[in-house]
Amino acid sequence: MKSKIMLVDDEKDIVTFMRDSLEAEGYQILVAYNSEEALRQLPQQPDLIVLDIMMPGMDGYQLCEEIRQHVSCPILFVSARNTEHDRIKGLVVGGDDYIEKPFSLKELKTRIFAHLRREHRNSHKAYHRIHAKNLIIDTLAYEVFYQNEKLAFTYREFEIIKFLVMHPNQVFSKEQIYEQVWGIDSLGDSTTITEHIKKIRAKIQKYDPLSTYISTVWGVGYKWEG
Amino acid sequence: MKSKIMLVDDEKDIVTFMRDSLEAEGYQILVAYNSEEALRQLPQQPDLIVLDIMMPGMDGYQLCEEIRQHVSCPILFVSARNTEHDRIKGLVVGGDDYIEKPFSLKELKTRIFAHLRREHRNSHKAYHRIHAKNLIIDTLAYEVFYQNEKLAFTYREFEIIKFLVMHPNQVFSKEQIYEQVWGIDSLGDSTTITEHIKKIRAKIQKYDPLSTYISTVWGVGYKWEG
DNA sequence: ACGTTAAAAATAAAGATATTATAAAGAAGC
DNA sequence: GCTTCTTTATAATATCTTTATTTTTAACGT
Repeated sequence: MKSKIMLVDDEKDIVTFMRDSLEAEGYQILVAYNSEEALRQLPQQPDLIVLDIMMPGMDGYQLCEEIRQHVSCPILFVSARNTEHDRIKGLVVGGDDYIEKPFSLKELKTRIFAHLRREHRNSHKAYHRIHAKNLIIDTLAYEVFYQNEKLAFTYREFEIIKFLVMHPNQVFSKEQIYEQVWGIDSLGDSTTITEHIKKIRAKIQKYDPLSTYISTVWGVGYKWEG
Repeated sequence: MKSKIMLVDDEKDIVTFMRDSLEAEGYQILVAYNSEEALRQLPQQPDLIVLDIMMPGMDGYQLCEEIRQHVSCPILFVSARNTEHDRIKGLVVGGDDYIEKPFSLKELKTRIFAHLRREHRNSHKAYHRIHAKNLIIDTLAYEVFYQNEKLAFTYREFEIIKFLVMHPNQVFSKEQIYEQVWGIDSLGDSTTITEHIKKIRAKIQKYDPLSTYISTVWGVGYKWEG
């Protein structure tokens, strides 16, 4: 979905300049030429706000404090005033970043992108999921799904799958797998790997009998088919 | 609760300088003098990371990319290299901010504060009341409801529920739960977690005998079913 | 090409180990 | 004195490892 960005600046040229280039990036743009307009448009719930500090009437700092009463999206200050004090004040009133004027378009875009990415990360947090053929491996929930069915793996089995899946198409010896999953200091027989691989294959095959997920490379080890 | 900040810089003087002043602010500090140390300490789940770019071995950019595989907390770059290109690269690899060296302590503190505030805003975004299957958990009022009936939980029990509920579908070891609920410095037996989990389950089961709310992942820990 | 051989891997099942659940008593806090 | 928390001991159970056996594979010589 398109992210919504609100631009607030009394200099129309600069607004136009920013809007054109951000629209070209695929963002949806809301424009306000002063603080009052900005507040009126808040209910449209922008995903990010770019704020000039020096504006007639309510200035950017005040506006920012006001906005923060209602909305928690990232706020980027843009200003020609760029002493340390200005930057700090911007952050204190609830801003998230401070870009000096004149700024390069590239830097503006990158910072906007970085902030939106962060928001996105936060909203999708805790879902570290790896897709592999018809399987989905959730490394935080310790779950593996085939379509919508949950496959039950034990701790060791899951750790082996996780390790292999994270390095697809790469062959690992039993010893390497053992070291990765059990830890360097523990010593044990490598046939236990064989056994676990067997169990894993059996469980997957029950749901997906046609594909091969873990293939054995004779004399070398095992690899995950990516 | 104290926020945990990890400082990564090969210049020990600078690290000490930052640590002292941040500890004075009440933050808990983790220190790493190179990227490898930083990665080793990642499991301690810092709330924010300050990263020098120029370090021997793996540099800050690479480290940042590596960290992003695992953790989504804010990452602040600190560097003497401060061309526009450097700043942009920092953001591209997954960073959230870029502070030029030499920096003022005040600006560092302010930026750290601003980022942590943002995280805080995100995590508490209007979710005082969390719905989970047939339960409603009010994290501010310390109350849990099933339909209209209030379930009575003790302090520790509630804190455990609250922590798990706020990270649904994510498995936590007993040690992790202990650390989150009791605090890092307190030491105790992890079997006490087992006992509390049992009590919690029993109380919930009394009202809702069919659903499973807390499931155990053998050899790993417990998780809240979301 | 074919069969032989030795090494490697797959299988099956029993034994050993480790983790979690339970119950109850003791300690700590209010 | 009552509730809550922690510890201890025990029971139940899931998982892991080992062993023995069979099957597969690649290499070799004929």
